[in-house]
Amino acid sequence: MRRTKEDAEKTRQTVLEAALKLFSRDGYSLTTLSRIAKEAGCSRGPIYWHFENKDDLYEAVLAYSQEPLEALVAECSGMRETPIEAMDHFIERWLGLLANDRKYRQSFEILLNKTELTDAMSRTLKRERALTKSIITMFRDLVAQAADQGLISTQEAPEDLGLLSYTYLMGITQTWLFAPKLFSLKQQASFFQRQFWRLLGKLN
Amino acid sequence: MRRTKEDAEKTRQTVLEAALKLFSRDGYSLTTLSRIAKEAGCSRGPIYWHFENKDDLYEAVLAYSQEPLEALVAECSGMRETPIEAMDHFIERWLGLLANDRKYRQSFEILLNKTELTDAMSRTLKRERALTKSIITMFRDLVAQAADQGLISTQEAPEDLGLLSYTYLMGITQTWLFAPKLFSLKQQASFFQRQFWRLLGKLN
DNA sequence: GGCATCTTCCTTGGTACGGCGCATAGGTCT
DNA sequence: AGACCTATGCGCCGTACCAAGGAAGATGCC
Repeated sequence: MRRTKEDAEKTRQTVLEAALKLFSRDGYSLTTLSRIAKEAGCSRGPIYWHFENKDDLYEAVLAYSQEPLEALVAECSGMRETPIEAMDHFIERWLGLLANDRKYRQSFEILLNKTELTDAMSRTLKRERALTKSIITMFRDLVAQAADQGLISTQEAPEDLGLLSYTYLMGITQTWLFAPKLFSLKQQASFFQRQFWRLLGKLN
Repeated sequence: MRRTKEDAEKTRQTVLEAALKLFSRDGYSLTTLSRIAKEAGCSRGPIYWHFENKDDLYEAVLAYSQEPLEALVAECSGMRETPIEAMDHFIERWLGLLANDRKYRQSFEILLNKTELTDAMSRTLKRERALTKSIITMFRDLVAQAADQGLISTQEAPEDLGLLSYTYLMGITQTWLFAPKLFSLKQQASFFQRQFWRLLGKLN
């Protein structure tokens, strides 16, 4: 039997990973705590020790799985060379992570396809909407800078273009996760990136 | 008490409408047959008479709520004046229906935010993916025609641009339904339409 | 350092609850 | 009368959550 703090933390992580796997595959409702426990190789007890209840666990899983995305936003908000490069990096990385990073993909999978966004999910909704806003704001600022520096040609407001950038990415993400066989994300990534710049009117 | 065929059909419709309302508001799992019955002003009996089970009812609700979308696709596939006008009409109508037509909005609401797309939903998934493909195909054909007629300027393949058109619309739809207060769809509709043509490289 | 005590972490039944689906019965139109 | 539609009650099942207990690290005291 385990007792050290490290072991406890390890158990917590195991439960988190197991829950992430099952939530993203089977959805919230169908995933029972028994199944999560079984997948994690423990009983239902530890789950209730580490988390308040099923909702709390779900919230923790989502926060955990979104770490890569939050890191990406922080990275690109903290500026690189030019705003163009920052955005380019963001797009490329977003699509790359989606295709290659399991955790990143699962976080979207859960949120887009495996959750019923009811009032009971208000805590989650609030978090996700805040994240959405932060991404849009990031784009808005980068677009504004790019326009100031004469790197893009457009008459539209940076606010609108920030929103547009986000919807553009989410559309690709949503469509691909909904029907992965519809197209190869890896093959089309550069196409989507190219068209993104067409949308923003990047000058060569 | 009702007995005529019309009355029975009316009951069926009432149940369908009630289920649509509750499914789109509370999600699949939280919505019980009792609640649907209550909303429809009848008991659970009629539901089991008209539908096999809960899944069957769900499927029927989705098919029912997507009638406007399917009509739109049929309308625009059957051509209008020019391919540009056809696509323009499609975009405008998609965004317009989303903002103004309750049934149309609810169908997306259910599918995007209120359903856990698990293996159990395979029937629904199949239907929706077929619908997705039909829309992409429609766009592909219209884009190809427009390119042939020299109405748009692009080096990209019609297949890719068809897919892109779809992801573009879905991104807006998904983002708005996820956070309706993020932006006003009615106000931004013309902006999104304008940018769509920028994406496809429409010539003036 | 060694012992007693506390705290942490986990296991295992048990319970209460609520949903689906069906069976049965009863009404009303043709 | 018979087909069609609707109401109601019950059985079965699965799930979240809780309670009591136990085992071993952590901690305080001498």
